Amino acid sequence: MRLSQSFIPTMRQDPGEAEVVSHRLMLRAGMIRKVAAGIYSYLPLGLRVIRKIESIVRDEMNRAGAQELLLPILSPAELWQETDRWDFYGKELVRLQDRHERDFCLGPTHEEVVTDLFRREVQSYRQLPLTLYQIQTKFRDEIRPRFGLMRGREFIMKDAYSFDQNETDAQRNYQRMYDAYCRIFSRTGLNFRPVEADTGLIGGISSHEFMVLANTGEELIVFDPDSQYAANVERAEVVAPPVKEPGALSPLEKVSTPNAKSVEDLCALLKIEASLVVKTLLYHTGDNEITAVLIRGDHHANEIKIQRFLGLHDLSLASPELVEKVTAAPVGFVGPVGLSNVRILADNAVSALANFIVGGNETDVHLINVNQPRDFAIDDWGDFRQAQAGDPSPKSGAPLQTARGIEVGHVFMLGTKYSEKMGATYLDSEGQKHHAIMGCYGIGIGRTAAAAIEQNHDEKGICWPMPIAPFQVQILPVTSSEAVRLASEQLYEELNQQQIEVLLDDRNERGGVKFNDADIIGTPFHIIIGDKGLANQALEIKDRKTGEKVLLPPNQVADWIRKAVTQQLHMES
RNA sequence: CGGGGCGUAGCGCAGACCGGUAGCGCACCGCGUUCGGGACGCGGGGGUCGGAGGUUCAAAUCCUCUCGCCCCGACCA
Repeated sequence: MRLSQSFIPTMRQDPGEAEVVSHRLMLRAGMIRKVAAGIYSYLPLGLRVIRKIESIVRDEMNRAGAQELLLPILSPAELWQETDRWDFYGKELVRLQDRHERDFCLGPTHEEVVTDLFRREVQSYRQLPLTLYQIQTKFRDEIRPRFGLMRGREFIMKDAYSFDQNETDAQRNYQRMYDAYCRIFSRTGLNFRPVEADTGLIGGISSHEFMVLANTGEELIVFDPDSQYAANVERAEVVAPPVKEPGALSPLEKVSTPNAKSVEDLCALLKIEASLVVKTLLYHTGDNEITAVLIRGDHHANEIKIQRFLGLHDLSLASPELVEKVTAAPVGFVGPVGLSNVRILADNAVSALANFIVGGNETDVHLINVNQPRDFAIDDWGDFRQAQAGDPSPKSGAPLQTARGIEVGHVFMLGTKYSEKMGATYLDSEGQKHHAIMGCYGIGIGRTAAAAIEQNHDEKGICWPMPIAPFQVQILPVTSSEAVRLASEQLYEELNQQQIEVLLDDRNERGGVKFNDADIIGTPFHIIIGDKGLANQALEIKDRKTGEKVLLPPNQVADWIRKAVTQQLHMES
């Protein structure tokens, strides 16, 4: 492709609208342009990257035995009402009506639509297992779209759905997809990690997320370097501490703590460690009903775990008004002692504490030397906090480490959640009816591109891994002589003939402009052609990522490039 | 939705407090000189100042209301 004839509008300056690296570089490299918040046009360069990722995904899906199809983006409300997700999905579902005022939505995911297809077309165990996938634009009216393609309201996703006869087959299918995902992200050249995850709105039994490791990632994961264990902090199990021998219990005391509304304030005031404090979080769990959750002061509550324990799918902290109404104490001074008519849950870590500190249920008062069950009773114990660095690994006991990641893929074992609600059944060899066991598997295509940039860039621009680079080589004629032009054209021809994806910067620009644009775009190899090099019979090949330079006679360049490109294409796979 | 910020030429910004009819850099068009890391000279084009209403002789500037966008928190590929 010739740059002079390409629509690759690079930007000299950083756009004001983008702060995150991948977003900024995608705009600057002329890959994408914004149409509205969270909605982007893919320009030719961006689309080339998207297509490359898609083709790796397609290849591995096919290899894993999945079949590609294409479901509609628009789907009728009735299907969503069958599974209750019409209501459950809430505002994130983009809804619209047709001219007859019938309700529709733009698909945010397609469990309902495939399950409907399945129940109409599949009757026999002989038709199983079945795995279907598609690569399609999805719509989710995100609360806050951000970071360019990282979290859009409209985005391209690969979604796959598996149907099996029994747990064993389903588990095997799940594993096949898991393995395919590992190959996909290895092949794209990304540094990633599969982690145990929460199932969220999709629901189901078990799930793993595929995280691209990057400091800018929105997700926090914990992992154990000694075993394979890794999990999203939302999900990570915290092992209960060993039971502690009760030591000498000091008598309960009231202390004055003016304005100490937070654990921090309190620790500063009393000159104590946060691990000696127990905070009492009050959650709104019903009409005028609150549930107290006790968490050690230096720990973070994990609302997903609490939610799951309580069997709720929505959880929020009680409003200050409700807190005062129920406990008679203002927010900041709530404690479990004397708290009546409130269910009290406590995180396991609290069981190892003695003589701790809690709110006094009175303005500017805390209680010290508190002990349970002496001073108050706990209704239920459980794992209610977020795992953090240093916690023992549930697998090996070794201290966990934390890392940030970008979630690019997610696999779920759904079980019969959808097949039961929608009546997706098959007959076994005995003529017995069973619900199909399902799995679903997503990959954010645009997000993978963004994650690749987060992981592969420097101060000058993108450094694409070869398998997903929009072009493999860029030719930069840096002086304007006829000899340079001819040599560039000749090499361009030669590389094209060898099926190398080459971008020729034949614009009438000075060398500096071309160098900078090539660096932003991030083509893995740059071939620099100038009068000086021609005179010495030595063209310069620069590796974008390492900056290493190779000097070669013009007639050896094409061959060298072909070998280098081939090698980098296969290195990761 | 809560908190913070921003809408002025294609992009990045100034002008606003203190009303007087819009400016800078880059980009763009023409000619010439240049040409290995974002050249230079001369000439040129381009803006209902996000929108609506109000105050005023006069509004980018003051007031009210709106719309859009970005960043921080609760959702997710």
